[in-house]
Amino acid sequence: MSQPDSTTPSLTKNQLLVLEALRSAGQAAGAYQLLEVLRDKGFKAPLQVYRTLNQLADRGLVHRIESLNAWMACCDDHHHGTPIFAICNDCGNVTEYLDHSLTETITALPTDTGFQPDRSIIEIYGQCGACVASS
Amino acid sequence: MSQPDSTTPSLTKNQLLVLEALRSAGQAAGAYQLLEVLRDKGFKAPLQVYRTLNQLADRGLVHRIESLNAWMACCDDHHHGTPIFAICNDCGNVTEYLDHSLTETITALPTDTGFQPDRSIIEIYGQCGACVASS
DNA sequence: GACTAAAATGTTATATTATTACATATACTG
DNA sequence: CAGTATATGTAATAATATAACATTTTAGTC
Repeated sequence: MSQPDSTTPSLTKNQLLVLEALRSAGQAAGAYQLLEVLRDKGFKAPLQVYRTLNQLADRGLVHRIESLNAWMACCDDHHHGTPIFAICNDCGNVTEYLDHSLTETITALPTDTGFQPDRSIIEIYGQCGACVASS
Repeated sequence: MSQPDSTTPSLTKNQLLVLEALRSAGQAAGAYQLLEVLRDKGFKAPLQVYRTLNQLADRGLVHRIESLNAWMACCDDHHHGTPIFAICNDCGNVTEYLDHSLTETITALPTDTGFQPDRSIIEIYGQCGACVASS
């Protein structure tokens, strides 16, 4: 079995299953929610899901939404920079954005105190376009 | 018992106890951690802590750090705008910042899609000044 | 192919965080 | 003081996440 390219080894069976399940969900999903879906595929314990999600997150293929305790498939493979999530108060829909300049602004923020930023979490709550329109 | 002023009714007994415990901690603290401290004061169940923390958060006197499942006393009473937290990877220290222009930038971000932002969560991980100096 | 090391996986138990449901008490308003 | 809203107490349980340990698979090397 060959690999896509020299820098990205192919995904393992579980990684493919979890990624596929998350993409099928089309939205942010919780670990136990994914576990239910994946029982058909032989998954039996939460740890199988958590482990795999963390592996995928390390590769940047999924993101964790901290304020929702949920996970979401990345909008494009292998991007860099901080993802920004817009979360609708009404329908719960989550949309991922990438804004390089904002990422830089935030990263530069606390440096006057000697703080060396590394990664950041940005989650914006509000009303999504569709819900604004229908209210 | 009188009130501080017409817009801010005085805090209840539990609210004072939890706020004091959190301020004494001097850092972000978990709900169960606060419960242990507050057992001396008659607290017996997690819900007493969670309820009170949520009341205090509604008043803006404490903030929840989503990525830590922890709570922190607000750096000043009654400010407005989005708090930004800088969290040290090494020592775990959390510092609250307020940056009005950044708050505006973020709030303005996803508007091209019709998204109407409301509140946002910004948590920056990195190495704090003290830990940079000693490493 | 056989050997090895590293990574991934399976499984059980348990830890940690948070809420539901319902009873009681206290404080505010007319 | 009666009525209402808010705060509180308490028990049970739900939801989220990890520790510990055994086993299997994979990838690389001889």
